[in-house]
Amino acid sequence: MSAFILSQKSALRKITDVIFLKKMLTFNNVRDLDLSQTLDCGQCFRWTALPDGSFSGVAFGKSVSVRLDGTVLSVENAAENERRLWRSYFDLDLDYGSIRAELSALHPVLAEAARYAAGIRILRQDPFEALCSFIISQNNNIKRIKGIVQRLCACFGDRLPDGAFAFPRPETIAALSTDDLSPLRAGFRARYLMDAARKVADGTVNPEKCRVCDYDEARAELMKITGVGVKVADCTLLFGLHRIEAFPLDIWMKRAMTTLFPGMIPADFGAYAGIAQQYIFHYCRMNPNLVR
DNA sequence: ACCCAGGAAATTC
DNA sequence: GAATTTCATGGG
Repeated sequence: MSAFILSQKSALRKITDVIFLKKMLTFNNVRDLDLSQTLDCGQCFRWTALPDGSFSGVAFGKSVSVRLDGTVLSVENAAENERRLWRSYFDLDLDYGSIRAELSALHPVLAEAARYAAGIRILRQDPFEALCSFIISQNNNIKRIKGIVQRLCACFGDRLPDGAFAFPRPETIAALSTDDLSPLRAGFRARYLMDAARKVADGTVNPEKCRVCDYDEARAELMKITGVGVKVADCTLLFGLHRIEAFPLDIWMKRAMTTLFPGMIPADFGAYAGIAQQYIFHYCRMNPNLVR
């Protein structure tokens, strides 16, 4: 019954979109995607759910809203020349269905987590945004991380035509003083953010290099930054540089490893360990009784 | 008042 | 070198 109402609303929206010539990109035959799971699973911090099930947010300086009707993904307010960008952002060229099957064969609990979190995809975010987001994440909770990131963008990001804000460029932050960051209420992380911005801006740290070099080398590159340890480096590599072999071990994952996967190590999860990690992380966070 | 949050640096032993 | 403490801030 609700399927009928949904299709009515969807049809009406298409008509109004045409009448008002709304800029919109659509991607057909999109599988293995759940926007809520993907955009609200703690890998990104700039999307907000709207009452109609769509999400609005900013990525790479583009403010859009996205919705999924069946297997049709729409990106509203996106121009045709952004097709490659959004296809890449949502990682639409990777076959998550077969990866999920492959991972599920490794361990029965992983199979259960993968089934539960089947709509998660690893986004290809901007590396500097991912770096800053996960610096902010340390000893912090997801709700407050979002608040600090939001204030960071509102204070120092470029204003976009619709009033939203881009994520600040490293040069912009690097030109400030640490005291200028006090409105963020980021606490001890402010000087870490400053060090990251300065080292990226002046080339001391080159995130792009981390796309191709050996994993340990990529980690070491990011860990030149004060406030970036193994875990923040792993998250930056996974969510900002799409190194999907990364397996970040935060407090949740450490508990999950001891209680659900005793005797296993990150390397046991193979080339797609990062995807397994997100399945497990989301599964545990939604079912905290499993690891406590 | 106390504890915890997608940790890492600083200090101590 | 390994274990413990400290670092801001906000919510439960």
